[in-house]
Amino acid sequence: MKRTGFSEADCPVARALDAIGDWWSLLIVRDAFDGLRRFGDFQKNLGIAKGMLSTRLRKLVELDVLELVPASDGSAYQEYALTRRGRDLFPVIVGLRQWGEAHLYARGEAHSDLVDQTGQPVGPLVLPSRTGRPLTWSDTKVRKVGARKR
Amino acid sequence: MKRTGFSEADCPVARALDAIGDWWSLLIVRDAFDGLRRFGDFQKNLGIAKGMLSTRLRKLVELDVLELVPASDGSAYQEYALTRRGRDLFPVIVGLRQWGEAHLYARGEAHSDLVDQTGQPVGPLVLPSRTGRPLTWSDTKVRKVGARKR
DNA sequence: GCAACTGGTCCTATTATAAGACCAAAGGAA
DNA sequence: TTCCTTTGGTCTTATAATAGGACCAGTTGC
Repeated sequence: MKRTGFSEADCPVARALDAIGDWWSLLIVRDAFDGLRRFGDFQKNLGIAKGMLSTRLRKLVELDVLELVPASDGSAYQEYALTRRGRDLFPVIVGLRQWGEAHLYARGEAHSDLVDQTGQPVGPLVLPSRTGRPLTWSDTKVRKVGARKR
Repeated sequence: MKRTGFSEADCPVARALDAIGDWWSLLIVRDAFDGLRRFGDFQKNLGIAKGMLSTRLRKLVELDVLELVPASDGSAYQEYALTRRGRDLFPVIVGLRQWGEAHLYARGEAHSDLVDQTGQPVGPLVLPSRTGRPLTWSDTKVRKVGARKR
């Protein structure tokens, strides 16, 4: 009765969710994008139990989403920094953010906002075709691969 | 000791994950994008326990991500169809897919693939500024909102 | 030198998930 | 019409994950 796993799935969505689709990992990554780097900072900001955080951080380091680096303030402590693989999660976080903004807030309700360096709100994510034309859901399909299911 | 909730969060990422960030919801939505609509189809394709699926589908309908519609084959059964809100999750699914493809498969390992109607693979998601310039993580920041935390 | 801070580990109570038995309504074949 | 199968669930039970907090060693600040 182990929790169902998808680390062997043919579908990259399933494999991605298997890796980072738990209750905390993406929130930790979001905080990392916001500049948080220390164990205590994540713990305070998320209100997560320390044991949980410890487990999650260890897994994220294992996955090479975060890495341990010497603390930037010169102390003997270490910090958790986003790797290339972690930074590549940016579109996922932005996608969740934009969906949440659009559908989960009452009109006028306050929420944090993603802006560029001039302070302008960013536009919606775009999925381009090879030729640069923007695609929506109905313009695409999944090309199945042979062999085993799930 | 209830599972921590974020339905009141100021951060849209947290609120989105609170709604659909569990182990199954996004996989169900992915299957819905792939054309699955019936209880039994989801159950067979995901290998999920029926009780779990029942709970998840009920929640997704409550959230207005899916809706119950009369079966398209004219039978007395019902089907689960994506709503507008559900279709708006497309970029999130694509983001997960592209991250998974890029980082979770060995070179040459088989995986399913997202293509446009001509069969061409799609390009990577792009986050444009208001003026259309593509933005990366380091070009953006989160504008915090006042008041309460989490 | 000592108190407080940091970054954990470990234990316990509670909640969620997995697996499958069970069931009622609908559909299909004879 | 009758009986069997399919569909779409519910319910129960065992196991796994999470929340909360006690505890602890090494580091830092005073």
